[in-house]
Amino acid sequence: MVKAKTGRPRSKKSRESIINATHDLLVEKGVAGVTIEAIAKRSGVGKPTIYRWWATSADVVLEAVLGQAETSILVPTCESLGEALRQFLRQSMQSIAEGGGAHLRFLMAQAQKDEGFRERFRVNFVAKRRAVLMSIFLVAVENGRIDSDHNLEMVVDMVFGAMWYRLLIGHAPMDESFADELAQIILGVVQAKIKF
Amino acid sequence: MVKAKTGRPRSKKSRESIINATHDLLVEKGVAGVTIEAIAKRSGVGKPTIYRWWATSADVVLEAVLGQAETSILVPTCESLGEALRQFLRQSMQSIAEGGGAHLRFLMAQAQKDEGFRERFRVNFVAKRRAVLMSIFLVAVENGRIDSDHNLEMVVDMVFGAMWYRLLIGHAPMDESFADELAQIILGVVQAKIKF
Amino acid sequence: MVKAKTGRPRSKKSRESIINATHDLLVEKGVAGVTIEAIAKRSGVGKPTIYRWWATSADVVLEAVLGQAETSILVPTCESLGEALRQFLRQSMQSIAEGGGAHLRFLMAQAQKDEGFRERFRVNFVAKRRAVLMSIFLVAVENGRIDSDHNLEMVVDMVFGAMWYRLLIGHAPMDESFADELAQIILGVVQAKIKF
Amino acid sequence: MVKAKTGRPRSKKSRESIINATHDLLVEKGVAGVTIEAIAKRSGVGKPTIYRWWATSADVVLEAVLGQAETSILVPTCESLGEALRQFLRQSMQSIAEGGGAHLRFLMAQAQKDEGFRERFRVNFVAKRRAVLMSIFLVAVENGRIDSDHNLEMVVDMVFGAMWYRLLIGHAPMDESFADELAQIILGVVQAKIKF
DNA sequence: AACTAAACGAGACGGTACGTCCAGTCTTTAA
DNA sequence: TTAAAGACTGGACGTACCGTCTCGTTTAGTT
Repeated sequence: MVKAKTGRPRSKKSRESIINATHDLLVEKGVAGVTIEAIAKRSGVGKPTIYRWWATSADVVLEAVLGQAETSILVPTCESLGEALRQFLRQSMQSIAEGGGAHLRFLMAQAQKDEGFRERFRVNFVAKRRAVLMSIFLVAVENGRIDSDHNLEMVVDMVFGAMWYRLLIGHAPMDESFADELAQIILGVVQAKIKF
Repeated sequence: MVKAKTGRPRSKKSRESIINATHDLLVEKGVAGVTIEAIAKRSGVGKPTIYRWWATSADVVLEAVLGQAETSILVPTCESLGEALRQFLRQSMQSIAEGGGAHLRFLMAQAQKDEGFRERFRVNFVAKRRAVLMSIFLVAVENGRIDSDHNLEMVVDMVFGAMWYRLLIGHAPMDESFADELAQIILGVVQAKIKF
Repeated sequence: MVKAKTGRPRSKKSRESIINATHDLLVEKGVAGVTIEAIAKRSGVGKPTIYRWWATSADVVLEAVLGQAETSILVPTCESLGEALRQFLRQSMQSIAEGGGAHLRFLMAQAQKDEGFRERFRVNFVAKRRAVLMSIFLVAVENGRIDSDHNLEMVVDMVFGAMWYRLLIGHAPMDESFADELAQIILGVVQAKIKF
Repeated sequence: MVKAKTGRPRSKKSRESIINATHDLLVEKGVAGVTIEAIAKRSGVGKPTIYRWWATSADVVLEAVLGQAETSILVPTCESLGEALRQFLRQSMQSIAEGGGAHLRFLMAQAQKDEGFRERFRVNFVAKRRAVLMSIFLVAVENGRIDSDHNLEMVVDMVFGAMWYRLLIGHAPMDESFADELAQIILGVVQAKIKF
């Protein structure tokens, strides 16, 4: 039994203008400039329209980020682990640098204030990104290039941790050389003979 | 030439009750429960008294954390690098687990919304913690236990990054085994013959 | 082209409870007890709702007074000038004595602190009251009972001046005998043969 | 038994600078600009020094006004009642016009908010001014120029009422012609054969 | 000349109210 | 019959003053 499709359909224009307004606000005003009020005003939409479709402003940002990520993030398919790592990290850095990282900083900040969103953020964003990186390692394990008894979860924490830490603290640039050096170190870790 | 000391002196009692109320609110209500209004009400202090001494609620939390850290954080003085690392990380985990987790999560969240506070947070907290860890590595370099041509800044990023990442995302526990494994991997990195 | 009428309409209940709360506060607490904060608390309304419709607390009081005046103040329609005057003044005294005294004293006090409100007070309240009294005189002029070359504006100033002065200073009661004597004197003034 | 006179005597300089600062604030900033905080800052005096000698800011203004009045207000000593009235009213208008009337408007406004001050205002200022005007009438009664059975209190109310009303509402100028016309009408009232 | 006690400036204190922003909900009209 | 949009209640914001307090510092009159 399918739900009866009736009533006024959801406006695609509203959805888009909400997402766009949110993106613009993040870029122009920064993390503190994103409020439901401001999104509604800029997108020319009523606040209830936003609340009908998203639980919090962070969920709007999350959807914006996921929509962009879908088109831009792809699993590297190189034969070499080092090359794949480097490519993945460079790609990550670049996508952050383009949007200024404001999106991700906003998401992480909201995840601290709202337990429910933290869960959604973890499942819909963080976990997917971890899966991509993990798959790179697992391919290498399958190919016998690295041993299977490494604690890969920990390695993944270190990779994403280093990136998030730089992004959130802002004490050092997120550039290609950072990506390359990080890839190099991680490569050393997983290829080490000495297990951990 | 010293500034003339005149006027009613600052009340130590007020300062303490503000810090304590802030701490209690964080522990009881979590990150979203810390507002100037709530701090004032719970500590029995007027709002202007808080604003007189701190720019934002995050600065109150920062002072609370720094005050606690001063007494609890000490540079490990072991002869072994591995032991020092393990001790430092265990200590860090423990202080977070004891209830400091909400404090740090709050600080990091606010640092994203307020550029000015981000700077103060970086200088007064992050930089000091980095310096402690860095000093552990530098002792090892002096003693010839590890080579000096490692990119230690990057290693420090990886250590703190992994910890912050776990704390902020909450996908895995912050326990002793995490501390020990992280210490182990980092030890492998800095002792590796293959430079990076 | 009329503006589209959409969205939730203004709540009559809120408007009324704001007006009533303001009235009650004036009667119970007096002039110093009327604050936006108190009105909001007593009427069970958010402060922004008050600010949305009124610029200051004095404007709320003004609206309360005007609403009451509309129903109670009517132009006397006696054939005799003396009777009309007496009736008008008695009516005015009575409406003040009934509890309106605090309202008017509040309005006059605020008019001194706020130039903008002073203007609104003058146009919306004072001018209308003056017009009523003036119309009484003008009817008498038309009927040939008093000469047209009196400075009636000055006479109006004296009538309202005497009343306001007693109300604001509080050195003597505002009762019927005051109304009657004032009417008597004014009658003598405008009926005098000696012009001024 | 007199209290022992010891300790530092009251500073005349402070008293003067407080009075002056209050006067200046009234003239420059208007009625809304007079606060204890502002007076203290401008006069370079501590707030407690003000509170030690005056109950409210209105009392400071009252003292300033009384001080000025003492030197400027004098009972007219003309033989003619009309001349005395005209002189008194002109003098009053002028003294108001010079100070902008802000002082009196401030006093009247505060008298509405503070019952205690209203009493002090009535006794120390209003009553004295009334006495001056009344004495002018009483001289005329003694000289047989006007009958003694007029309700002179009411006449006094009308004179001061008209002036205060113009000052507080601000609907018409307070100039010499106002003084002269008012004097003329009042003269007619008290010299009328028809008693009231 | 030293003592004493009150007045002084400075400024922090607990508070109240301000006027604003934003959150999230409710109610009406438009599509 | 759902979407859209404006008004709603309500909470926190950061600020201005209030009137009180606690300091260390004058400053005259008394010992």
